[in-house]
Amino acid sequence: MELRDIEVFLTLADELHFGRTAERLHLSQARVSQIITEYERQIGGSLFDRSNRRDVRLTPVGARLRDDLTPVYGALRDSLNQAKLAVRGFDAELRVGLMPFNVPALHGYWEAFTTRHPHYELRLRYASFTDPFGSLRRGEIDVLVTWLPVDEPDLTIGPTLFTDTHVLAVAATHELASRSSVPVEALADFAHVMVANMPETWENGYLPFRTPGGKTIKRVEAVTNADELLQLVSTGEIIHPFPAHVMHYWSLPHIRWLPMPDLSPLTYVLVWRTDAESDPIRAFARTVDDLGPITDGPV
Amino acid sequence: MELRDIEVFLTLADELHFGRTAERLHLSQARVSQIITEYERQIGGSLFDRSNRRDVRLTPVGARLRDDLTPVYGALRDSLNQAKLAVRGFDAELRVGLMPFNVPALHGYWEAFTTRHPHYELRLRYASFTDPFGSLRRGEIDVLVTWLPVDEPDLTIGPTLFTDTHVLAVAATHELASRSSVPVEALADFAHVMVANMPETWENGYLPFRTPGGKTIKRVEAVTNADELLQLVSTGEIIHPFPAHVMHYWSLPHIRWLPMPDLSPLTYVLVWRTDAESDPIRAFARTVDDLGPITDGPV
DNA sequence: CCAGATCGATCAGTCACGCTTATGACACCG
DNA sequence: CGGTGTCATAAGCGTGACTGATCGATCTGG
Repeated sequence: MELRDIEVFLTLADELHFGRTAERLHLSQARVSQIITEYERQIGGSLFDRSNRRDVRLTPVGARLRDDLTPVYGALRDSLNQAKLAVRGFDAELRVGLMPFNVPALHGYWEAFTTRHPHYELRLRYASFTDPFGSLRRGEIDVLVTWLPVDEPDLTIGPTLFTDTHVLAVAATHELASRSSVPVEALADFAHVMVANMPETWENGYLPFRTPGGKTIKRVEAVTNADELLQLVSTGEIIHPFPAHVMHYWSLPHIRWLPMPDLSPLTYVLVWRTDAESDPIRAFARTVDDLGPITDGPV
Repeated sequence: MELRDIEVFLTLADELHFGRTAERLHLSQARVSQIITEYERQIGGSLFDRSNRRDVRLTPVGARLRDDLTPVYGALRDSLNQAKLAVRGFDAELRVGLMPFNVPALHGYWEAFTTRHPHYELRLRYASFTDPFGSLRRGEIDVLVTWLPVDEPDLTIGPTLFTDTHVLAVAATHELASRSSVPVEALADFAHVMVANMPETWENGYLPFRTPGGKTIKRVEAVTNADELLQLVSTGEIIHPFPAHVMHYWSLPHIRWLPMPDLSPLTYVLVWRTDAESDPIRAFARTVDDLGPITDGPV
C-alpha cells in the first residue's frame, strides 16, 4: 500500500484506461494492471469493473475511495512540496508554463516578479504543444502563457503580456527568401506543418486554416517540437510563421525571417484555472498588470 | 517518497529516538537512519537536529512538516480502511483491546453488539500488558477493557463490564494448594511476578504493593506475557492472583485456583480516548449500559 | 460472419532497492 | 579516560517492482 500505488489508482480512476494511465505515469501497461490487481487484493474487493472490454468503470467502492483519496493525496503532495520550498527559503512557488522561445522576451516580468516577491519561487516549465491546457488542469503548472483565443470555461484569462506581429521563417534558399515582406495569401502556396492534436480554435488563432481570400492553408505532416519544425524549414520543405520576438531566440544562418504585415497579430495572455487561483498567481497577474504589455520589442 | 517513509518520519518525530522508532515499526535502527537520511535528501534539507548525541530534535521545517502530515496521513489511512470495510459490507469498525482470557466472559456483549449493529465490524485485539494506554493513544485500538483505577486525564471511563473477585493461582504441589481459601496477608509470604513497566497505580489496582497489615508484597522477576507467568506458577516458583473468571479460560491440571475473599474485587471498565470518541464507541458503550454488568459469572 | 484493431491479463526474466547484521564514529557521564 | 548510549556507514542478501512479449477477449467495419 504505497504512495505510488495510490497515484496509479487515482490516475486510472481519472483516465479509465490502462494504456493511457501507463503513458501518463511512464509505466508499462502490464505494470498498471499488476498494481491495480494487487491494490484490489489488499482492499479485498474490486475497485474497477473491467468485464466490458470497451470501457473501464469504477465500482461504487472505487468511486468512494477516489473521492476520499483525491483531496488527501493532494494535501500530502502539497505538504511535501511546502517543506521542499521551506528549506530553500520560499513560501510558495509559481510554475509558469510557456514555450522556451517566449522566455527571453518576458525577461522584464520575471525580474519584476522575483524582486517584488522574493518569497515566491518562480519556475518556468515548458508547456507541451499538444495539450497545454491539460497540464494546467492536471496541476502540473499554475499559469500558462499562450495566445488568444482561449475558449475554455474553467479557465480565467488574465492580463495581456504582449502583442506581436508575425514573421515568416523560410529557408535561405527558398524562393520567398529575397522578399522584403510576404502577404497572407502567399501562405496558401506552400506547405505547412503544425503540431499534432492542437485544439482547433487555438491552432486557428495561431495560423488560420484559410486566407482572407478564401484559399486553404494546408498542413502536411505533424511534428512534435519546434526544433523538428525548424529543421523542416531550413531544408525548404515547409514555411512557418512565428511571432516576431522568436527571431532573437534562435540564431540560424540558414533561415530568413520575413515580415508579414497583414497577418493579424498574436496576443499573448496569462491563463489559469479559475478554481486553483492562488496568492502567487494573483501576485504575478498584478505584476504584469502594473508593468503593462511589453511593447519595446524583445530583448 | 513512499508511504512507509512518511510513517517512519512521523514515528521518529513522535519518539525523537531512532532505536525506539525502529522497535515500534519492527525495523532495524540502521534502516530508520537510512530512511530519514534519504527523506532529508529528497526534501533538500535536514528535518531533525541530531548534532547532540543525547537527544534528537525536530528542525522548524521538520516540525512544520510533521504538523502538516499528521492529519493528512491519518485521513489517508482512514480512507483505505473505510474502503476495506466497505467491500466486506461494513460502515465502520470497533477495535476492542483486552486480554485474551477476558474474551469468553464477555461473550454476551459481543453477541449483543454484533446483532444490534451488523454494520459495525467488531475486532478483538490483544492489548499489550506493558503499555495498554499507549496502544489506545496511538490509535491501534478504539476502546480498552481494563480494571480500575484508570487515572489518565485524556481518557474517558465508560460503563462497568463486570466486577470479579480474585482467585489465587498456585502450583498443585504448593504448600497453599490444599487450602480452601487464602487471606490477603498470606500474599506477603511468597514471591510474585508482574509484567514489566506497568503504570504504577494500575498495577497496584490489580495487586497492591502492601497488604492491609502493612507487609510488602514483593515482586521478583518480570515476565512479558501470561503464559510465561503461568509457567512460573506451575513450577511453584511464584503465586499469582487472577480475576476469578479466568479459571474457565485455562484448563491447567497442575494449577489450583484458591478463592481470596478478602482481597478487594476488581472492576473492569471500558476506556477510550476522549477526543477519539466515535459512533461505534458510543454504540458499544450503550450496549454495555443496556445489558448491565455481567454478574452471572463467566461462561 | 470474418479480419483486423484494441485493450486488459498473464508470464518469465532482470535488476534495483529495502532491509539486515556488523561495525564505526561520536558525544556525554562517572 | 574508558564505558555507555546513540546515530551513521558498510557490505551483502533476497524480494518485489518493472519490462517486453504474448495471450485471449471484445468490438468494429466491410
